[in-house]
Amino acid sequence: MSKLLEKAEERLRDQGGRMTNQRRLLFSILDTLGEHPTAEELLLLAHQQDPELNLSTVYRTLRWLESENLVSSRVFAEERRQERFDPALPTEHHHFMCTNCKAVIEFDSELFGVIKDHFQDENSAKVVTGSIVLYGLCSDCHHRVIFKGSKLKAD
Amino acid sequence: MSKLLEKAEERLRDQGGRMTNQRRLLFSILDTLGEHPTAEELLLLAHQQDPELNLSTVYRTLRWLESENLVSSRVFAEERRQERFDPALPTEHHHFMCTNCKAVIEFDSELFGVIKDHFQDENSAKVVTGSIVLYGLCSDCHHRVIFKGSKLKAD
DNA sequence: GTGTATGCAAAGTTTTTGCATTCGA
DNA sequence: TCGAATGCAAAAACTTTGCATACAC
Repeated sequence: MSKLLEKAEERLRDQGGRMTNQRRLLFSILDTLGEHPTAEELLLLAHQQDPELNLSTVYRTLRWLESENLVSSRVFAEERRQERFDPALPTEHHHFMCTNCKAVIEFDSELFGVIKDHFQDENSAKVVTGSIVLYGLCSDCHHRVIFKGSKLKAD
Repeated sequence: MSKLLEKAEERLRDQGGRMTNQRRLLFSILDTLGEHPTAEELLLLAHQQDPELNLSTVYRTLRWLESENLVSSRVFAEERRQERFDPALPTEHHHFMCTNCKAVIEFDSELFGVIKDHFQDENSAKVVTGSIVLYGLCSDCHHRVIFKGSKLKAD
């Protein structure tokens, strides 16, 4: 546990950066949160412990983590086009987002490598990275729809 | 050819909408352009023929096309997080973006269906849509790097 | 003590909206 | 004619930045 906090601490030490209370708080939230928060959502969570913490600190911290490859960001197909930050240490993985409740589920795929290789071969290109995004209804929302019968929309 | 222009014309007729010069121009650019322009890029192209055309008209037209499922939008991992609009009629397809020259290449994958099914089964979820995005160097940029020997960055 | 990080406010970017005017059917 | 679409300007939504202050080392 506390992988990100530890890693970040180490990186800070190496670069002569400083471990502030704000950073420690943000790191630990990201560490234990099994989600993909927007900057705003992260601020909200942080405010439970430090109501003074500022949005720009959140962004600066996230950008630093990004530059250290400890966090990555992506924009899902949501109404609000905010970046969502993924604290999973950079192992290759993919995402499913429930279009109803916005939950994000991560998953792995052995076939992804095959797809990359295939594209490379066909296009004599060099694929470096990439990922899959799926949209649909998560288990909960899907079953809620079924039980409600003919309703088109889960709630 | 002119698939999008025709389709859009039909939809407009059905809804009592109007085929203006601005719309005709934008439709035909999207129709023949084999790319994924941002709203701004589309405006620039349109300005070659109608310098009066306004950015809000571009957005309004793109949003209408989106609502008609004649265009879709996505945000790639670029410095500027602008939406890019994909005029491909809604057949399932995927994207590769060259991180050097920003070219977008579309591709199909038979394995994608397998991945979706697999995710559905494992999570008892309902997958509705989704896609793959790959990043790397396109053929041209890749080979330019090779020929330049040890240089890390293609230009 | 010194220089890094923070908070705040202002600015930057991208997209949307209100409204008077224009224009297609 | 008359209602839908446009242009313009202003606002909204999201993110970044400058600067004075605070604080970690």
